[in-house]
Amino acid sequence: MKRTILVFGLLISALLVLFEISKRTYLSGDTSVEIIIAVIALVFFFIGIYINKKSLNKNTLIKKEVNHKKIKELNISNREYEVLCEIARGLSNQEIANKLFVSESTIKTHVSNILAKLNAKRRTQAIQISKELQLLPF
Amino acid sequence: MKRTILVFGLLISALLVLFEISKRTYLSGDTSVEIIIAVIALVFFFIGIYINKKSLNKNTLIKKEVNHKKIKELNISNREYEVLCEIARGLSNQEIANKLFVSESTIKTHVSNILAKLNAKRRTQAIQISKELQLLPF
DNA sequence: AGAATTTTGGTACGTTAGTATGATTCAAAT
DNA sequence: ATTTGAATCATACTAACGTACCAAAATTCT
Repeated sequence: MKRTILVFGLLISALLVLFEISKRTYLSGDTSVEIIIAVIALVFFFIGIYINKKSLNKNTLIKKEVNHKKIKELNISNREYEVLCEIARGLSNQEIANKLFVSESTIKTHVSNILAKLNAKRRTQAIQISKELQLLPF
Repeated sequence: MKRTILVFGLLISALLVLFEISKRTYLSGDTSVEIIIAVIALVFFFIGIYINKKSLNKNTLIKKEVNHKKIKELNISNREYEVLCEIARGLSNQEIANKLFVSESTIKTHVSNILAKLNAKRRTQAIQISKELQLLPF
């Protein structure tokens, strides 16, 4: 937090200095307006990129978009998708069964089908694959 | 792709127009340099944010920053961290063992330690937890 | 050099995950 | 009405995972 304030302070100071320099340079007639404007534009362009990156890094609460087309393409049913999400949340088959009010056998069947459809050998691989295909909302 | 080109074309045209306007406005003496520069700066600032957002959305190959402090806090050793990454990539213990040229027993020991340190009951839960704590570079 | 830590590996045991197969129910489509 | 697909559940078996406990090298720190 304190570092953030420091960085912003330095940034603003640097910009003010830059403004002053550009104004004087312009008044002395050495450079054209275009170049000054270009410099300003570039600087702010990168500031925009930087700030955006920082804010995106910190807010991990970005709801990622789910690739519904892919889910249908892979013939993953509604129930199977629910189970897939719980797998990705790190639950065991028994825990998923409790959460969805069905037996563990049912979950096992679903898991088997999911693995086959995702072409995965393990549930951890299924997680990795479904993240890659953006099947999960997190 | 085509849309990208179109958007960029329009953007550049708009900017050129903006430059012209600002130059004429300045020459006519109505506004001060400061205001023009401020407008330019703001515009490019938001362009930076926009472009960055777009590129981040499409390129899922964003290298996320790893929370090294947390890793040390949890007393996770170098080797354990390597194993953790492979777990998150969906590999089995045997596959990790092959990849790191050690026996499966060794990997099992590492995995057990990792689970204890992350306070996880399963490897899938370990994946979820380490993503939450931003321990992984992906 | 000596101590502490990491990395490595093993055995033995228990738990969880995954496969194969078959069967029932139910709703929606033909 | 019959077929189709999804969801449910069971049994039996195999494979993978995880724990506990121990111990020897290899590294790093002091």
